[in-house]
Amino acid sequence: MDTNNEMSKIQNCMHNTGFKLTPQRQAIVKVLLDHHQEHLSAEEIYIELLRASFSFGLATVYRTLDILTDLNLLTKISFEDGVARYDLRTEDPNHFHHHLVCTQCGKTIEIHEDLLNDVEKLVFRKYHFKVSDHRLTFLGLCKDCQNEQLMGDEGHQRNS
Amino acid sequence: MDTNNEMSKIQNCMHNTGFKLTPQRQAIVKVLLDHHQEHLSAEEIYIELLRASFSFGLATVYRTLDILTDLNLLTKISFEDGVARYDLRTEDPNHFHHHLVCTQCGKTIEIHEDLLNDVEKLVFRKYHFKVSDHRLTFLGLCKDCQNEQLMGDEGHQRNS
DNA sequence: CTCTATGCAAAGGTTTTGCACTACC
DNA sequence: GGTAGTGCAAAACCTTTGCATAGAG
Repeated sequence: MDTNNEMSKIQNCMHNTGFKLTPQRQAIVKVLLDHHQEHLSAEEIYIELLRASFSFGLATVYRTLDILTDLNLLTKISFEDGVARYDLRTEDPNHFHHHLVCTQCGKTIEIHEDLLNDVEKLVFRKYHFKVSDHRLTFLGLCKDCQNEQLMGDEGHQRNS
Repeated sequence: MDTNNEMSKIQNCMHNTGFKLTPQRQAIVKVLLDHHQEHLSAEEIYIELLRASFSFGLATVYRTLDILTDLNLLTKISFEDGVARYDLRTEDPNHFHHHLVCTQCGKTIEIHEDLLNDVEKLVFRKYHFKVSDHRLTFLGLCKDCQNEQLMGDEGHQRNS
């Protein structure tokens, strides 16, 4: 991914909509870009910022994330653990991705292909609902945990 | 849906696993059954209970919901509004359902067919991830809001 | 009768808000 | 320089927990 390009795209978007480009906001966007594969929570972003030796308020992080979400540059997603996580909406808007969450070890795998084109067509035909975005999460067992389960059930699980 | 049958199924399951069948728990299960199409939050369940003139603690509601979730009788789902919602897992375990959330009027439509059988097979073949459950939410425009948008953009939206 | 479940209130964790201060444009 | 943005701390949420009491089995 072209980080610089994405960066200016986001900055332009903020600028055009009348938001100021403060160092804090730039730093937050940078963290989001640097970790665009993970799904950081506000707290995790905040910690990254402190590590990069910025002096920050957590409130600023939340406020900036809200702005980016309003501008449709960011997507707020919730798994079932009670913390909101955030995903940059870079690249083309059709490049969706989905999550595989392992119920054993808690690992989240992200898959980068759109599995739902056909399903969305069906939803439109059948329910006349015009899909603009989706959230798809599979829960189950990842490869490693399946292997561990096969190799012997007596003890050595890497579970939480 | 056969409410009485589901009720005894759930009660049996709780009983068999050593949980006591208190009036509170029965009342909570009843509310879940009566509203099995909606996705009530703990607070909403609590309000229903008060309305039915029970005197309750909210903590009991949370505790019971946790138990039912642990017993796999209930599924905890999170949309993006920061409250956990709950869905009874009645019927056969293959009978999944998905949500269509309208971004205009906020309405949630539930569709009761499994659209993902093929997708899950693919996920297993390609990622060796063994799916046991999924969460699928489509965001977009519902039929009504599409019509309103067509009929004229100057004003009369039923938006929130 | 015992041991689990309840209700209350207090604590915990995440997110939002009020307000004085700062700094971008 | 004026206005929007920041940081801090307090408040507002949702959820969990501790503890004394009540009640199911």
